[in-house]
Amino acid sequence: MSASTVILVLAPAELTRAFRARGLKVTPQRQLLFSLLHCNETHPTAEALFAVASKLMPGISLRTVYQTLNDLAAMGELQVVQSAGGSTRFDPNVADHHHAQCDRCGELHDVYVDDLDRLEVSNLAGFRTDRARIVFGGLCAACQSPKPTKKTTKQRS
Amino acid sequence: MSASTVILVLAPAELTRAFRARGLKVTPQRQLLFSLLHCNETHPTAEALFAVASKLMPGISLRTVYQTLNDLAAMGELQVVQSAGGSTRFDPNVADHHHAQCDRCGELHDVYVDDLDRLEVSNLAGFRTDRARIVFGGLCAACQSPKPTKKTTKQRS
DNA sequence: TGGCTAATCTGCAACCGCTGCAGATTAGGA
DNA sequence: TCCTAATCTGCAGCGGTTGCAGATTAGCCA
Ligand SMILES: [Mn+2]
Ligand SMILES: [Mn+2]
Ligand SMILES: [Zn+2]
Ligand SMILES: [Zn+2]
Repeated sequence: MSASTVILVLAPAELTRAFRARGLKVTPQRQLLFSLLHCNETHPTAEALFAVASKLMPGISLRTVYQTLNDLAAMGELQVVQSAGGSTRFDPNVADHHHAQCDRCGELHDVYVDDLDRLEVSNLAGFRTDRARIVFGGLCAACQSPKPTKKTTKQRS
Repeated sequence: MSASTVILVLAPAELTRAFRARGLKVTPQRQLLFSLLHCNETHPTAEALFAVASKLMPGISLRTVYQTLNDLAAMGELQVVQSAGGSTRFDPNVADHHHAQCDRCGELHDVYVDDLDRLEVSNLAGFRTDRARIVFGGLCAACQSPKPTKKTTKQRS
C-alpha cells in the first residue's frame, strides 16, 4: 500500500498531534484509522473498522487496527466499551457519556446524564466511587416498528 | 462421583423446582452448583465455581459448570455480569441491582439504586428503554488502605 | 422394583476475540 | 540521503467458551 493510496484522507489533526507528542509515528495506516474514527458514532468493533479499512487500503492488517486502537485508548483519545456478549467496541467520543443498547439490533446510542451524582446509592459501605457507567436496555427507534429495516449489528439473545 | 458424595449438600429448593418444572433433570452436579451459588455474593466466574466444585466432587467437568450456569441464566435464575477485561461473572442475586467494581482488586459489590427513573437522560430520541445497569468504578474499602491485604481477583489495568 | 430412554455428563476439539513474536518495512530526525 | 527505532504484517498462541459424540443416568412407567 503506497502512501498515495491515502493522500485523499485527512488525518484528524488532534490524533496526529497526540501520536507525535509521544514520539509515535504517524503512518498511513494510522491516518486512515484516524479518519475512519473521526465523528464515527457507530461504536465499531476492531473487525468492523478493519473491514472498512481493508477496502480503502488493501493489505492493512487486523493486528495494526488493534494496535492503533489500543494506543489511542491508552492515551485517552478513545473510550473502550464492552457490549454484552460481543467483542469490544471503540468510541471516539471521549466526553463523559453513557449508552443505550438495542435489544434487537444491538446498536449502541450515546446518552447523556446530567444528575448522576444525585442518585441515591445504598450498600456502598466504604467503597469510594469516582465514576459510573450506565447502559440502558430497550428498543431503538428503528426496531420499534414491526418490520425492522436493517440489522446493522448482531442482535442480542 | 457417587451420589453419596453430595448427600451433605442441600440443593436450594427453588432452583431444583425450576429445573424440574421445565423437564430438566436434577443431577448431583447441578445440586452441588445450586448449593455453591446459594447466597453467594462473590460474583464468581465459571472457572472459580469449577475450582470449588472440583474439590467437593472430583471429576466434575468444567463443561457441566458452564452448561448449568447457562441453563440457570436462560431461566432467569441467574444474572450474567460482564466484568471489564475478564471472564463472565455469574450472579445468583436476581434482584434489580447494580455493581461497584474495585479498580485495584476487581471485586464486584452489590449496589442498590432507588431513584433511577428520576435520572435526566438526554439524546434518547425515540429509544424506548426498559432497564438500566450501572457499574460504578473506584476503590473498595479494603483496597483504600496503603497495603491491601488480599487480592481475591485479578486487578484491572 | 427393574427397564427404558431422553437428558445429561465428560473429554476433547474447535472457535472467537485478542495478543506475543519475529522478520521485513518505513517514518522522521540528523 | 542515511540511519534506526518504531511500525507493519502474518502467524502462532492463549484464555474463555461452545459444539460434538460416546458413555452414563435421572426419572417415568409397567
Ligand atoms: Mn458512545
Ligand atoms: Mn450482584
Ligand atoms: Zn435496534
Ligand atoms: Zn479492592
